[in-house]
Amino acid sequence: MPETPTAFQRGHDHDRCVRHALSAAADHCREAGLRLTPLRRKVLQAVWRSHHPLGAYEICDALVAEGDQVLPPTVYRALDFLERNGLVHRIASLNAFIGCNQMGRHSNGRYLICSDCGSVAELPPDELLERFAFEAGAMAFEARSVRLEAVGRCAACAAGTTGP
Amino acid sequence: MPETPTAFQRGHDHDRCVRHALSAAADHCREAGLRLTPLRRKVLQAVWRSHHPLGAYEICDALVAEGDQVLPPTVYRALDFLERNGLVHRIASLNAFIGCNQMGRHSNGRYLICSDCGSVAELPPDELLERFAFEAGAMAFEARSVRLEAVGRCAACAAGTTGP
DNA sequence: AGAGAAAATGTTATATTGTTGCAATTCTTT
DNA sequence: AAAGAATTGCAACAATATAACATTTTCTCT
Ligand SMILES: [Zn+2]
Ligand SMILES: [Zn+2]
Ligand SMILES: [Zn+2]
Ligand SMILES: [Zn+2]
Repeated sequence: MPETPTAFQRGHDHDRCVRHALSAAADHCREAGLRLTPLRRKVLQAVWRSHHPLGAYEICDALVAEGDQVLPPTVYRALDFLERNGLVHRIASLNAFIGCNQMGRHSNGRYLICSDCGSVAELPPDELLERFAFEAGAMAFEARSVRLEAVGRCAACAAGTTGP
Repeated sequence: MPETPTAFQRGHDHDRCVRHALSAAADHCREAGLRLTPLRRKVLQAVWRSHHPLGAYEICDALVAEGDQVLPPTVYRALDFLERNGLVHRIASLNAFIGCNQMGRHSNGRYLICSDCGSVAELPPDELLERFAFEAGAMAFEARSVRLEAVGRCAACAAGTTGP
């Protein structure tokens, strides 16, 4: 069974992809006793709809464009909730957020960040990350999250099919 | 031969550690034909002296405290130079900079970030990172840098010998 | 040495990102 | 319904980073 890709990929039905993510998030929250309020849902939807990681102020703009009056603290609080509960990731080097496709295995992740077009692909965690957490433990470091970020050029940009 | 630790470690002669880093940086720049100007040297020294990753504005303050009048753009430009040339790393999740102890193998690295005390230890790159870069290449992603950031609790904090 | 080009730094203003604190509202529980 | 907890609205503000342009220093070539 193929992974749901986090980053936008050409030629797929992204509306369907977003709907799937939102319904999975709703399921996850119901099971975990979390409140996916309308605001949080809208923020999550804005993040998923985007083809790039979205900054907090871009999320503001997106919601305002839909007629909601939201200010930064509101968005940051919703993002806090979503990140704490593994529904989005913050890509620190971009000051931006991306939908998470690995709900429940939130703490570890691997990301391919294209410095040309800004797209980010999330790969599933693998045993290397877990092994690293174990090795860190041997050095008396208790790792809560292990994240690997590769910065470079994505296939589309290398092929010249995307503007910078 | 033991690695020079990036993060502060109890009970070592940190002045000596800083002097070593600065002289290694000077050597590196001389060999590479780079200009380690007085300003850049002072910024690098401020970063190395600190026991935590240092923010750009903290660096400003440190230099001002020594009698230099420096403003943010000046510091950011010096940091740009130092980072481009592998003398410091930016820890994106902390908006802060740390001296690099892996000059020349700058692009890949592994970091242990303590969320209690803010200390960061840099571990040397290993085959895990190279293997990941290779796998990314198989997916047509050209990785220029691969960095692993583990967030958790360091040994000192776990032992309760450090305040938060 | 001296002129011109390039690199580095100084300075002012501004842009971007993120937070604090408190009031108002909504949801949950008793 | 009443009390308490969680969420949201709102205004001001703090922290981080950059743009644009002037000035100085350094390098290069004659
Ligand atoms: Zn999609
Ligand atoms: Zn790209
Ligand atoms: Zn030291
Ligand atoms: Zn610590």
